[in-house]
Amino acid sequence: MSSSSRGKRRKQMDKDGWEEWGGYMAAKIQKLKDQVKSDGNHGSKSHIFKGISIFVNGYTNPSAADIKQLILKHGGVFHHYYRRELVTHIIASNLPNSKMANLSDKKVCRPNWITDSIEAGSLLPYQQYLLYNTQSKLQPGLQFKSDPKRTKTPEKQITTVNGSKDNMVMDGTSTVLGTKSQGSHCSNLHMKEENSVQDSFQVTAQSAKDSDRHAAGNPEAEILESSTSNFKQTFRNKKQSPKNTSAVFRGPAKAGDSNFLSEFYTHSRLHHLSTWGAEFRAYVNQLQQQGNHSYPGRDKLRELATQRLDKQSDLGGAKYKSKLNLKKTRLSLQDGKLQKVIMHIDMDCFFVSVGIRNRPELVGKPIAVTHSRGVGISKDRPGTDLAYERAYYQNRVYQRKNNSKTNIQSLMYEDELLDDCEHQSGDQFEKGSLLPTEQQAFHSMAEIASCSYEARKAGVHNGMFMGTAKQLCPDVITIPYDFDGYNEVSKMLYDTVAKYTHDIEAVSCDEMLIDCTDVLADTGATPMEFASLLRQEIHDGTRCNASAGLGPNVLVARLATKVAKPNGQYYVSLDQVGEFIKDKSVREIPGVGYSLNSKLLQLGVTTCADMQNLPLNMLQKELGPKTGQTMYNSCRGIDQRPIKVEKERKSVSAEINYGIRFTQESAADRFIKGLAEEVSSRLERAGVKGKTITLKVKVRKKGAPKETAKFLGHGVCDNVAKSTTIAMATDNPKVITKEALSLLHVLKFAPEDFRGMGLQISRLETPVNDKTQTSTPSILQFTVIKPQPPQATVNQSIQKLAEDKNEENMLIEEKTSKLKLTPEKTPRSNRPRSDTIDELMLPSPSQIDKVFLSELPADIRLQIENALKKRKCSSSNEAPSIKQHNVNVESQKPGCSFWQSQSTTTSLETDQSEKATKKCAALDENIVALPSFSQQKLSPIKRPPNKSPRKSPRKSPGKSPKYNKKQSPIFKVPQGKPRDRSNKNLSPKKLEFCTDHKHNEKVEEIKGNSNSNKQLPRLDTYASAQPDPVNLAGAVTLTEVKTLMKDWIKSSPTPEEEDLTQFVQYLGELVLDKNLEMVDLLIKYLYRLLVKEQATAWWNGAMFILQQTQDVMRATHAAVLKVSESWTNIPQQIC
DNA sequence: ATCCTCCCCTAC
DNA sequence: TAAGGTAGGGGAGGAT
Ligand SMILES: Nc1ccn([C@H]2C[C@H](O)[C@@H](COP(=O)(O)OP(=O)(O)OP(=O)(O)O)O2)c(=O)n1
Ligand SMILES: [Mg+2]
Ligand SMILES: [Mg+2]
Repeated sequence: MSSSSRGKRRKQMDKDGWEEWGGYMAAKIQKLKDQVKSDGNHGSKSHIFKGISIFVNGYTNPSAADIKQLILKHGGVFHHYYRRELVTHIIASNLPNSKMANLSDKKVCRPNWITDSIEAGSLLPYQQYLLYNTQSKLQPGLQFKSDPKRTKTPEKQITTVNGSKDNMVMDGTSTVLGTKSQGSHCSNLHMKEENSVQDSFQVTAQSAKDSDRHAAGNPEAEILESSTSNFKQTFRNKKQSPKNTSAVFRGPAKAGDSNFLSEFYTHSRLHHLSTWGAEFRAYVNQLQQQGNHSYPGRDKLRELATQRLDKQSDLGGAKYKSKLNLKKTRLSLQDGKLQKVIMHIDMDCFFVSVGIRNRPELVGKPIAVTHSRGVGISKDRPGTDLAYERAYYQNRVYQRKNNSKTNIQSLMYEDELLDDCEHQSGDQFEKGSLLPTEQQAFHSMAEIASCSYEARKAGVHNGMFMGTAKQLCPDVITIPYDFDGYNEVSKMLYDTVAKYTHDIEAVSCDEMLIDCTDVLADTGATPMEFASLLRQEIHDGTRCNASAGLGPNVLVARLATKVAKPNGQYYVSLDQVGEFIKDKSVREIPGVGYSLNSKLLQLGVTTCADMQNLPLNMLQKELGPKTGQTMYNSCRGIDQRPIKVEKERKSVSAEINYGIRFTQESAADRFIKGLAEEVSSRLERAGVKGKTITLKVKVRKKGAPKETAKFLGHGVCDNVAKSTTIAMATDNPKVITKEALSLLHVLKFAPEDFRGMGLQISRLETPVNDKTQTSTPSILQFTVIKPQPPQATVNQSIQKLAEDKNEENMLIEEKTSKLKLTPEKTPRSNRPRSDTIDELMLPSPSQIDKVFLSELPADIRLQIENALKKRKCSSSNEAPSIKQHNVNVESQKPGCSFWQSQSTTTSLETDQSEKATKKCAALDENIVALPSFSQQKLSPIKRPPNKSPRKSPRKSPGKSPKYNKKQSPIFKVPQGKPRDRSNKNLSPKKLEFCTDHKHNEKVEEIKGNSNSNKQLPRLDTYASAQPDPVNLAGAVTLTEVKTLMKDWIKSSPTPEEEDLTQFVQYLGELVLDKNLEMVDLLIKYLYRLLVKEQATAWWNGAMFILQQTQDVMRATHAAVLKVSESWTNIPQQIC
């Protein structure tokens, strides 16, 4: 009964390369091809700026990117970095004196020199456009004012929903295409990455390109901006991939090579993406926790706002828009809290932007970042069956009738034929009608990580296969990955924003959400001003464009970003939401992917307006309660999710589903070992240990070709996962390896069928005082850099301490979290959400403003009003069961037979027992505790409303000591070490103690014990010092005991009599303790375990346990436990 | 009802 | 050639 072939949901697969490859997109190709051609070249070149080499400094209008376009188009040279010897003119609207000093001998002109010259059709004398005549500044402060014409914001439109595009100022992006020109039709410029050593596929000639590339990375280039980064170069050299970064020789690594793991990870974009995402979340978390919140950038914003106000009053509101701005400003000043503004910032085609930031000649061209050399030549590899795979994916895409049990394969071939017909007719393939295999020959299946907007016009998108992209856009230029560059730019991005606020949620390395409420209220700036400034500064620092979407909530902000891109910003105010959301496709809602979209389509829903017509109960019935509720709100532009503050980690994993080809089992075993080491080091870095180990494998689907269409890809697979939970949390690679191997071996798949493997560790615990601290703290990298302000406050010291150790010191954590709370700054963010829709939208009672309400669109207003009426204070949602469970668990490390084997080395960890103590009741088993102590249970579980503080659940150490004392007796298991101790049995005393609440102390005592002991023989040891709660080798809570039982039963085919005795004794103590519920639950669990594990040889032992326990019952209660009849059936069931 | 376990789904 | 990772939300269905 083990296997669980569950529902047949289709796998996901949306807009990835497989979709088009499957073929359905093929029909579009030709069309798009034509399209790109037409967009392609136009734009003749002029020579207005011949001989002129410019460098743009700072915030300008038009933006540097636009100026670049203009300059290049008109025969000039554009430098991304200032080089004294090459640059003839500097373009700027404003320059700080400090910079001015460095440029004293240069001609610094205002940007309108460029625009005016173009308009005039010839180069105008620069003298009249000098920014500074000699020394005196012509323009006072900020960029905005410096140029009269430019009152407008920098780039792109700033439209407001109603399309008042008229309001907008200029459209910088439009210039982009202008540069297109003939140049784009060149061949591939892709250069080889230095690392790719692959002997077998040596690429020829790339030396020339390399030099080209290196030249671009001139160190001097960064001179002007480097000073702004907090990240400094210190980090710069940080290694990219996890530990094993050796890697060098060896050809195409295959799983099995010792360095395969690191080789793969150093080239995996998705791995980098994930890793960086985690790092930035940690960084933001740290920013928020550290006491000092100085925001050096805000002065600039204030100045901006002030200037605007002055100007407005001077002009008496003559400027268009001024009224609006005035009003907004006033509101934000007066009721900052009321007007929540969320900004979503995302870098434009991130990998591409970084990749070409030093290669201006590539700007405006269709670019793609990919590992492919662009050729995509691959001979037919024997063993491939493209038709099979193509059909398989098409099947998924189209979601054919359920291919229930019918011969899937034939069905697929049928599809293949159909689709082939469709395609071929479309002639999308340059070679006329190609056979599948032939197509393949010209079809690189390397994925495109990111492509420029020019390429997107042709239909190319991120995740598409290079081969497909080539068909859509033959002129696409590929550039290699530059992981160091991405990381560098990301840091600059985060640093820049952090100068203004720490109310940030890190979404990924190129993207974040900012709660602007506080900054705007503090500075008086408008949302758009803030966005402009940020984007400009980001561009100044990175030479990459960022776009920003702003709105009253996260959902709207994200949707607005899509409108803003590329290189623009877009603000949707609350009263514009209804109109804005109406025509959006539901597929655009974050969280609506392929699957959910398909379900909605079946309900006849395509747009948000469509979905607004469906009642809540219907959505919930069709999609589930939560999802239904979310959709109901989302299609109305309602979204109450606060910016996420920090999430505690629930699992740590490492998996690789590429390049896995084993020929023998030993190779698979070795690979598992490598994964275990990898995941172990990640656990260590994160400062956590876990108890549940899950092995995930991909296995070639029966009937699927042995060689995959994608080189070394996983192809069509079945996913299999198997997990186990051990008694003690671990991060020991040996333990993980051992568990993983045993999981692997029970699966019994042929080694050559594996296509992917992964290990995930969950049920994490944070060791309190981990002495193993030598490990490196993860986040540190970030913090270290930050220069600590002189006034080192206590908090800072604490923080520092935390950095040194792992972030996890309990005390530290407690304190810092408190600090966080105090400043109500992000109040809403931590608030629990209510379940009902209506309630969700409410900002919070205090935030609701009547006047404001009245201005809302009717439907929204209604909802809010209704919600207000109904509002209860329920909460629920929030941390859906923060698993603090086992809190205490860790305690014991029994020294006995079975469990001891689990993790030998782990013994040390246990000492944390102290914490455990505090933990109080484990949530899981509420039952466990004696009635008298029941109160204790409360605390941990229901951590009220704001979970924020509790990052690390388990420890709740903070609690007052006294509190601890009481509890300690109950749960903790002192004996971690006890085993050694002499007395074997549970002493009657224990019982006594348990019953009486007083036992306390002990934390220390416990610790002491732990140290002392060490290994010892059997279970017997458990009891030890006196005041221990009833326990089984240290396990106290239901969960702990269950885990222990499971391990015990799995540890050996037959039970040891001594262990049986110990167990009986334990149950007997429980009986005496009057904890009959626990006894009952354990007996039931024992039964289920035996059935599940098919432990036939344990049946007698189990009966022995039951009978003995019943004897105790009879003696003490004159009654017996009521046991399911199923016990009598065990033998049969097991067999 | 609520919890737990095993996935699928989604995002970058 | 190519580098299809990773963590959390939440639904389905069974246990309690
Ligand atoms: N399937 C994907 C999607 C994204 N990425 C990487 C490359 C992207 O540059 C980066 C950021 O993802 P975005 O979704 O922000 O996409 P871009 O930044 O490339 O483009 P956009 O301008 O739409 O944000 O993540 C990737 O490797 N594979
Ligand atoms: Mg992006
Ligand atoms: Mg992004």
